[in-house]
Amino acid sequence: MRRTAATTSGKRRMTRTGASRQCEDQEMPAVYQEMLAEAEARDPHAFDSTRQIKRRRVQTADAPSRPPGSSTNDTRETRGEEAAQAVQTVYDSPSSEESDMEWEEVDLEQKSSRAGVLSGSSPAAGQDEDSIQITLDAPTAQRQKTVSRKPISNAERKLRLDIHKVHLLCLLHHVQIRNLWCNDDHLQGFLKQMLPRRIISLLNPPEDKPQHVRSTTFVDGLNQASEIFLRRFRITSPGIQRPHWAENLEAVTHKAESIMADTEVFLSKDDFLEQARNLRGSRDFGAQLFCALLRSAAVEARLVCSLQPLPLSGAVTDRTPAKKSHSQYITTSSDDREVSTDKRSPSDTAPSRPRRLARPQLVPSRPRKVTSTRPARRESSYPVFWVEAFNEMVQKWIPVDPLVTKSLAKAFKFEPPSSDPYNCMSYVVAFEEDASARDVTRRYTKAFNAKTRKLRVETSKNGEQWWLRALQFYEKPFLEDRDIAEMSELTSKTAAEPMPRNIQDFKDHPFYALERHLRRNEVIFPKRVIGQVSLGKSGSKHEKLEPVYRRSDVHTVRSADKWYRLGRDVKLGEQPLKRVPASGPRELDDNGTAAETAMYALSQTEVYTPPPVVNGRVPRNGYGNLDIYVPSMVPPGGVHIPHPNAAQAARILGIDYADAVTGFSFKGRHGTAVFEGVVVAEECHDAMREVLAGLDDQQAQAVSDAKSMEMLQLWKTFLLKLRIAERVKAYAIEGGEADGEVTDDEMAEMEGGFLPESDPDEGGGFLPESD
DNA sequence: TTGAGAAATCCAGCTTTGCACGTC
DNA sequence: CGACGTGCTTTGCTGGATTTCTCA
Repeated sequence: MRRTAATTSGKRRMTRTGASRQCEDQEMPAVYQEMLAEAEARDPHAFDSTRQIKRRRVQTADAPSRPPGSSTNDTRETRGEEAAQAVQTVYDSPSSEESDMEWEEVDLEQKSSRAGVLSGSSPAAGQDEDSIQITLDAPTAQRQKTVSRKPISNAERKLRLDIHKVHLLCLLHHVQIRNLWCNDDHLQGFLKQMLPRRIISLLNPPEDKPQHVRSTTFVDGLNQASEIFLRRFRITSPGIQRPHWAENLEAVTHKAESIMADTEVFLSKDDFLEQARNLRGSRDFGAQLFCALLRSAAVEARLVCSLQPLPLSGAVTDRTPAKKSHSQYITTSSDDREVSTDKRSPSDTAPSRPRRLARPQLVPSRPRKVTSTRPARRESSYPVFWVEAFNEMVQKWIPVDPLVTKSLAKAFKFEPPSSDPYNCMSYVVAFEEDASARDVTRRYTKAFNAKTRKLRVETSKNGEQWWLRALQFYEKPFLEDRDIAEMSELTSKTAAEPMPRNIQDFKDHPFYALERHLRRNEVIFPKRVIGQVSLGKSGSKHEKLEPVYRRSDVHTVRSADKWYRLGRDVKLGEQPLKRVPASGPRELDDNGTAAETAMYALSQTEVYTPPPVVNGRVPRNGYGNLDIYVPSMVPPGGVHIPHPNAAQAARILGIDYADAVTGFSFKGRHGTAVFEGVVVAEECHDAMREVLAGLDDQQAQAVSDAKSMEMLQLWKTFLLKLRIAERVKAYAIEGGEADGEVTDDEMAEMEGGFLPESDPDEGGGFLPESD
């Protein structure tokens, strides 16, 4: 049998190595033995052909399930299973050739023989199992790798963006509420007792002193107020923390539970005020009280919050492992096969899993639960809430954080490193006493353009508008000088941001661009190098310098065809800025070079002017119609009438017209032109309008006529039926008593039986006969 | 520890002026 | 026999984005 296979299915055989052909019988066992020995888990020459790859894949896929079978302690069962699997394998490969069938048989036999070898030759079944399980590691590891690499789907990405936005809005409102609570008179009155009169006077320096003296006095006052507050306020519960995406509902609930276990919740202003009297709570609460404290001393104070919304993307690291471990445990207990999966998983996935689990998602929650007795929970060493006090003397807002960083006027101390699992700075919003708010992120971030911006909605489509609109709600009715000054300060700070020193920060950077990040349809022109970025370790032999360009010199380019679709024409004599390999079937020219498409920038094009309408003659393209992709493509002296009856009207008028192609539909394999009305000479516009009105009237009339006809038909049917019924009734009376009884009873039924038949369709068939 | 680069994977965008066949 | 209507080849392919892993 095997021999036959070898000779007949020559093709298949060819692909195999000669050696493998010779020892076909022993091949499988040999391979398996090798595998068992864990020497060459995936011996390449064992299955070496393109076709075989398919088969191998099947087998490897099956493989993991097989060893578990053997681990059921029943070798006979194992064999049966293998046989079944062999058949499967067979089934898979024959798709290509019939001779494969023979092949399969070979396979089968080999496998069963191998099974025999396994059960017979291997002395200890347990050993066998072990070794088999080990061999399986390789494929499984691969499979799991692929699974874990699965990127999030587009739908989920959209969902995340939406949730991110909603979360932002909620957080904004949350801070606003707290900000307004800080204005409470009772609260301020209570807090004010904390401040000695001396400090209050420091915070409000006399106006007759020189400016710089007043300024230092004010700062001194802030300093002392912070110290006092720090001494009085006790941090007893956690504040807001950076959130992460959870994989499933279970994780969410779990997390929610653990958060709610020790989080401070103020359901109302009264709660808030009451807790304020204790002077204890979260660091966030502390910052809010400090804000109220400063306001009580007539200091203009802003409540500042680094909003912690759910991130736009990422966090897959702490999602997949959780899921995987979960599912694995389930399968483990459920089925023999998975037993091996289970045994396997500790060996190869476990090392990485705990590490991942220890990442953001679970760590904050687990310890929280466990440590409910001991408040050793971890929190970021950077605040989420702090205060900005307005130094009138220098017209500047001074950041003050009495509790966490214990800093004053040190804006650079607030940004946590991106690796901080508990705090991420992406939006910093400052709320003033008058309930207005401003985005002051730029004051606190070191690399807004290069890094922070990528965490914000600005990276999404129309994200910038969205954020501006969201903040518009909190905008002041009119801006004061100091607001303008602050805005320009923030802008200039961003503009002064140094050039990134690594490649990835250049990606999507608003000011700089690298050639390597250009899209297919982008080009840098003119090529003005404005800097260099070093690749590789500085000083190492691999170090290379890559030129940096302005983002404003990056242009979108299109092919002449594409520009034509937009109603633009490449100017005469313009040379393409770029050439890209043509899309579609990759065919080589006679020269052996792939076809290329020339690309032009917007500035190289002008609005396309079609040939004009002359003497009522409308110009046409090669297809006998006219391209009107944009309104500007209507020829001079012509007019586009996008009416479905326009062609008919033009024919009635006997004037020249051209069908207008406005686009293409791609329902079929080939795009088909979409026609929308016609183009006629301008002078015929009025006539066309009249004719079209007439046609519309006619159409309306026709519709109404059809309706009347339908009504009349219905009446006709109805009358006819009445007549039939009458006739039948007459027969019944003539026919005597018995008939009469029947008639009365069955009349209804008869009619009942008639009616469905005479319903719309069939009634039509019935009537002509009766006529 | 950080970042560059490779690999794996999915998705969006591009395609861009029919045709065969059946019925009336 | 011709006009007309309907349904299907539906394609793929590729670039870009994202994520993870490895290595320097």
